Amino acid sequence: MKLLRNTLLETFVTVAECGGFSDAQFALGITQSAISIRIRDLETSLGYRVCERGRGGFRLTEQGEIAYQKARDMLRSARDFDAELLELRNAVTGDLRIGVVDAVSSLPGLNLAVALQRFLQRPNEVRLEIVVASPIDLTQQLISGELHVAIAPFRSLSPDLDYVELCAEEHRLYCSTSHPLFDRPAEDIGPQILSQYPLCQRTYDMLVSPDLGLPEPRAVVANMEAMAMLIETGQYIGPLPEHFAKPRVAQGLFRELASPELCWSSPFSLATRRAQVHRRAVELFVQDVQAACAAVSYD
Amino acid sequence: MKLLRNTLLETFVTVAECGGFSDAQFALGITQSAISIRIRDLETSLGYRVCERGRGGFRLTEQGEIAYQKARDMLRSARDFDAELLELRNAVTGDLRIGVVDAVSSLPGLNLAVALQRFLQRPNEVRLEIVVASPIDLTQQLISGELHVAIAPFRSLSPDLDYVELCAEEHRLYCSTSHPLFDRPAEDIGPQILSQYPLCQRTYDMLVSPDLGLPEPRAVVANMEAMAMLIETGQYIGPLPEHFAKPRVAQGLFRELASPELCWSSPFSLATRRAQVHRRAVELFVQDVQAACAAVSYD
DNA sequence: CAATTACATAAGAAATTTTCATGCAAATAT
DNA sequence: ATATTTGCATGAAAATTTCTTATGTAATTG
Repeated sequence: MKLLRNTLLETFVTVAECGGFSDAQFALGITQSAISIRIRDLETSLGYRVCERGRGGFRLTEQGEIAYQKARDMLRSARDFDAELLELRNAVTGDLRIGVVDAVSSLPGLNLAVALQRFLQRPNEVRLEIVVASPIDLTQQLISGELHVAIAPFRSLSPDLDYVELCAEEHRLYCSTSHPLFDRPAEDIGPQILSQYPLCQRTYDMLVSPDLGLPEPRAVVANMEAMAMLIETGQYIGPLPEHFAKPRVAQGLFRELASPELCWSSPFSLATRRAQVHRRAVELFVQDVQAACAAVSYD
Repeated sequence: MKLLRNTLLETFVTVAECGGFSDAQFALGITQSAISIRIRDLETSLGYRVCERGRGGFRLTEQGEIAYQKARDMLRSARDFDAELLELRNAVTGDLRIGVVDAVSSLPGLNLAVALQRFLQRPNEVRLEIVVASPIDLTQQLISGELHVAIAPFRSLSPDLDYVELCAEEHRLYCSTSHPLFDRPAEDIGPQILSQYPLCQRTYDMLVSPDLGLPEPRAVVANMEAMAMLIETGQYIGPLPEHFAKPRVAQGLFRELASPELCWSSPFSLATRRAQVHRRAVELFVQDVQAACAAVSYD
């Protein structure tokens, strides 16, 4: 159940994350004195102090900070290594670290909940981990091995990754009730009018529709909720996925500023690190996501 | 002194390499029965048998074969990881795995012996490992982490590697005493004449001078000694580094078929995996190689 | 200034790992 | 065919390692 891995390093990482020995007791399931000894042994073999501790407070030393990051990364790949060996007995096990962009849960065409359900119904011993981040961060984390799969509208494709297109996400521009444009008749709405109002944009990939000559964005966000909040202020117009804005539109809070030039969609893909074979868990999850997408498109 | 690493895996790898438990006793420094227990424990936690053994002979199982390769790779990176943490205390330690092409020892302009001497004179606890392979293999091994640095005439550059040019290697075409061309006057030698004789070429990068319209090579080799042997038969003409052929020319065994079109040189570079920072040992060795090259060029 | 918190340390207890002795089965020698 | 040797497995005792308990110390807090 744990082939690679090393108690000293695991202790160190846990201690660093707990911010001290006493909290780490519970995380590690051993006594404080055992932790004290382990850290002492680690420091002895490393030849330097990894953390300052005591009643005065806890903090990693300069070297400890670097060691911590390296150790954390190494333990992660050690776990993946374990899983690789264990999966040779045809088990499905190990970590499955999934990354997605935010506001993905309501995206029609990608039923992630169903995909997860399918996956979890298989016999497996997998430990799931789901993180939310921007496409750019997700790409980085895939390459570094922090993630196994990621689902996002990837704008720039990395040569180190493999992509499978899943579905498309429809985008529109929106404003809120308190915005001057809210009550303007639909025929008035066009690029020229829009360009006179402050625009809120996404940081990560400038997902607004192909060059509308819209003004420099006055605000940028990395999250759909945050985008919605800024639009809600009435100070900004901003792009949102249609599925995400829908409830607010239905409530009469938002208005879609839809002229033909302001409708666009971005393709959602699933990305994995380029490799001959993936871990069984990864392989199966990818299948399940694709199956879930296919099921949706038949509806 | 060993942070990551795991006794079970190390035992397994050593046993696999020794081809049995009894030989591995000496390699591991423990008794045969301890090995037996360790392998049993490993198999218990993996859930499958890694090797068939007994008086009937030793061999890895199908799963064991895969596990062995993964484990070997993993232990290698575990050692590198150890070295990274240890080098935070300003030590120079760990493995330094160097790859070169063959016949590099006599290359003027690259005094590898001096570079190694410089490196070894520094205070360090490094374990050296030097392998000889073709530029293509070296590139692969750098990318996979099997090697830390490689020195070779790299023809195609990988985006995953960093290159530093060191010096150039002069090449000429040669034939031996028993070859029909050996006694032809120098003014007869030209591409037209040469193209009538079988040519021996290198497998790895077709290092012969830029397109001479020479005939399809009749023999290929991946090693300078082998090239020299084939030329020595008198059946082939073939390219060799000038410095390598020199002793044989001096002995009157080879003749240089040197017309202006048949002189060319290939740049020798040092390659490392692209990374922000390298291990201290790697960094220092690269410096030493460059210093050794610079020293030569002042002579 | 007492109480508390966070860690260090010593000694014994517990758990793990190794060795030693021996057993067994297959291959080889007689 | 039988004996011997080789390669590994196993049980029990020994050795080593690791943990817990109990206690100590220093810095902070009330």
